[in-house]
Amino acid sequence: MAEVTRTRYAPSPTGFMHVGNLRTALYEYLIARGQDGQFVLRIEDTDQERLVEGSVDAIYRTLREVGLTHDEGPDVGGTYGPYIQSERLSLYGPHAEQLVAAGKAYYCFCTKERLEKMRGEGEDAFGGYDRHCRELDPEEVQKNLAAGLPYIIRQKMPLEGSTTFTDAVFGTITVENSELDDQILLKSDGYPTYNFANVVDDHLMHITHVVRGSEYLASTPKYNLLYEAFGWEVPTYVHLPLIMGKNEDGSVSKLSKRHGAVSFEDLAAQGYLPEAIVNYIALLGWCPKDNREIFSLSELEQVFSVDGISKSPAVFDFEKLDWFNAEYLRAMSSEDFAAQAHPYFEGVPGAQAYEDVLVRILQPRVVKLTDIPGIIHFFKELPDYPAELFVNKKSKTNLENSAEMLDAAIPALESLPLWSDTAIHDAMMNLAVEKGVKNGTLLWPVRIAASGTLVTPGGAIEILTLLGEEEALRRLRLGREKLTNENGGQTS
RNA sequence: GGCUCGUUGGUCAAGCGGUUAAGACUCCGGCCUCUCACGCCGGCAACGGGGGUUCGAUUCCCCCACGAGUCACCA
Repeated sequence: MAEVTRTRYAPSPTGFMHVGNLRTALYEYLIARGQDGQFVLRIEDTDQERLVEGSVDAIYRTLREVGLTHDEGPDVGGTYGPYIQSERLSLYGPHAEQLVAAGKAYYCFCTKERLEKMRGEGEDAFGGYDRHCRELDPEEVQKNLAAGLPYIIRQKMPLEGSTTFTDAVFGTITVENSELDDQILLKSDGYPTYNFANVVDDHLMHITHVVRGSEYLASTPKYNLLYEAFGWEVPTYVHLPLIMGKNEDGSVSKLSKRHGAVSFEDLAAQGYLPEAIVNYIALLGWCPKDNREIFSLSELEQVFSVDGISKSPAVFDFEKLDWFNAEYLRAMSSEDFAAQAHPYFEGVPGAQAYEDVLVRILQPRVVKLTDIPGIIHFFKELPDYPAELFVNKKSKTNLENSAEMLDAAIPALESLPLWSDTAIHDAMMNLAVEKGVKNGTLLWPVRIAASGTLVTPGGAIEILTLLGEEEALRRLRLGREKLTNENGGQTS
């Protein structure tokens, strides 16, 4: 059978793009691309009450930013459109009526109040529909219809037996039909339910692989019974393990807003790169044959396969995401890094003249670009620091020799013909030799005076370079003064 | 509560009857080094429990425990 693989991403526009949805879209895209198939975008906006303004745009934007291009969709068209369910409304009614005519579905006039009462309350809200209208007298149905009573259409589920299906990930699953409710196909407002529209559209759009979260596993038999009622071919199911979030109390549950930043936009706003996000979530629930970890999207297209998808839920781990992001940042060319980081260099004295130095010290230590302002703040402003910072055992520095080193370093730097990192470097190295001390003994106090900070990105020489001659020397003299005051006013 | 699914280190996970049970993140050492970081080297840490099947179970079967999902005129 030379059937073309077709997958679809079918989000409902009710907010930003959750990473769980993004991963589903990613896998759908990869399955399609891996088999020269097509990836379709369909907007499922059948719930008029939950629509959120702008969320369709957010979906387009996110897909574009991560590189998941769809072959068909509301914005690009295609032969099976329209691709927005609210524009396909005329399709669902007749399909539902068709099942009624075939005796596989029926009109239900039960009120919401009656249904709610049946369902129960609180802990016991599990009551299903009692099938009150399933065998209504045809005459009564006509009478109700004529009277204009609001109605919904429900599917008649088999009362006995069981339904079995095979999932590409979870294997064979069987559910007793008696567990299945007579599901609603058409709501009283004339809109289809998700389940119904989903099945009708997937069939009409020739979707071959239905990829979705495992929360749908238990309800899949209902879908199959629908396909069966229509006499349609059942698609291949690929259910994905859930992405979990860690709760305050240490327990885990399906990742949601209360776990913090979980939409693509949230993560991007926090400074995570789209490529890093995609790479990380690709590995949440899927593992390649060779255990490799770093993949570009096009590499994923080559190696992704359904049999590497795992069944158990995966906990979203920000620490691992951090690592991926840092890896991507480090792997960039220094030009790309500079371009991306540039906006964050605001306020660093030598940023214009010595951007290469800044990039060199930042690129290996930045986890997220948004970390940059905090890391380089001391360049903009010398912090008020205690003289004790000059004391360092490993560098063999103390208050006395630090003063001595600064006394030697300041004139050496003052006499430099050119303020550049190599010039400063050579001068300092020579000076250390001249003074007969190890590099650290000289450079530790210089770095402390220049930065006022115990731990800094980059070393003394880089910091001096970036500060520029005037500011660098000002800070060194300030540091020297601090040491004088600390030593009870005695000058050497 | 019924049903469905799951259970290898703190996290992601490899494994698909015989292994010293990989690897990655985190954490901890060491090296490198002007601090930190990067990099390199090394280390801590796991098969939920009980029955079977088998010469042999992390791997297959059953039971239990635990976890998750789901039971809407939401998707």
